[in-house]
Amino acid sequence: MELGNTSYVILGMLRKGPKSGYEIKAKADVSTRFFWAISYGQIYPELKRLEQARLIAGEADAGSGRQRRVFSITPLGEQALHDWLTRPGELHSELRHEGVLRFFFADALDPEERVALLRAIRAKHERLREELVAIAPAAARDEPLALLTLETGISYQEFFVELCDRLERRLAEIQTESIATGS
Amino acid sequence: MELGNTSYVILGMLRKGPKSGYEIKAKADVSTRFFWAISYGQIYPELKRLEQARLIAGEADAGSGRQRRVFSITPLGEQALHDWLTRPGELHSELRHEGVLRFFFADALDPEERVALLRAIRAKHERLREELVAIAPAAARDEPLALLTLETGISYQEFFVELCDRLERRLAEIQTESIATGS
DNA sequence: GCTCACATGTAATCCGTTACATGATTCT
DNA sequence: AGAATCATGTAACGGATTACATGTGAGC
Repeated sequence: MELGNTSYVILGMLRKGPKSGYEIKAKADVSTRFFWAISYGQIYPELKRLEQARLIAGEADAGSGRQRRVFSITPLGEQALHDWLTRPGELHSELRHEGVLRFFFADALDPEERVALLRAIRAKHERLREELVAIAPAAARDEPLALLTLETGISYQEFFVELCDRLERRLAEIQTESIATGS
Repeated sequence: MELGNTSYVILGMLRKGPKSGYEIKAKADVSTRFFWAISYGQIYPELKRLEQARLIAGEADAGSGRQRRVFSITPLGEQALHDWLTRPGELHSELRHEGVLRFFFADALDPEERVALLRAIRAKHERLREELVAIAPAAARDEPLALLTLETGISYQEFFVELCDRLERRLAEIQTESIATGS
């Protein structure tokens, strides 16, 4: 059976302990979401597939009052996860960033509009940064790598915040130059 | 008609001068690709749609020996582009990064494997960085914003390179600590 | 009693890539 | 003559989101 990276998110989450589909989503939303988002529309069908492939095993949770299915990773699943983690070859990565895209075409804007765009991009990443900082205390109780990855996410947002500041300064420089030379 | 960000890539490219679908792809491959990739499978159908909506106008290129259609942006298209560039509200952005994802689950790896993973991520971004640096001379001849965006792309790759270096050091620290405490 | 969070699922749809098909022109 | 590049297009497929549908249990 073919597994995509999204399958490994599920497998990886279950390796940290048995969980329901709902819990997987909740955990992903405060961790992997920032570099690999997943949705219910993928999770539930994928849990079914992984169970059929014997990589995970589900059982009705009798303990809690709620009617839910809790899945655990099997030794076969652990193997599959480890194979993926050590698989050589291309590491897929892609970015889709409307802010940077707009900025690329921002010569169609006048200077004030350009600055407004940069400020909007900055605000967005500032907000995401706050979100991650708010999550940090919960992550700190978990494994050290989860915390390290979270810090990575924070640095990532800060990169964009600082980038916007830098670009705004650069734009100002370019403008004063062109006024000075009268072009 | 509904336009997606990909439509605006085409519109934005045509604003810099008339182009064929093939040329749009070529330009995008050395500029927007790093934050908004597009493929032929989108370009040609989209050119048709944009023409029907009178945002662009295509004409057979008689001048060159080749049989190709060259598209120009219309005033209506310029308007649509400007509206998009200044539209308030959420700026969509998403990252899918298999390297960081694997690292998040790397507690299933032993220390050497972890380092190998970081090195692989590092190598990838180092390579992308080189690619962008190679493009720079061509971009420098274009508009200043294109160059600024390219520099952004270079900084972005450098962020990941430095991140991997930092993470490798942090991992080493964590390990020596746990040896010292004997846990 | 009501509301919120827990919980599971599917169908429609969107967006995008990949692979394929085809052919002309330019360069060596 | 042959290879590389220019050039246009479509069909199949894959991955993911969104919206919808439905219901239960816990806490106020």
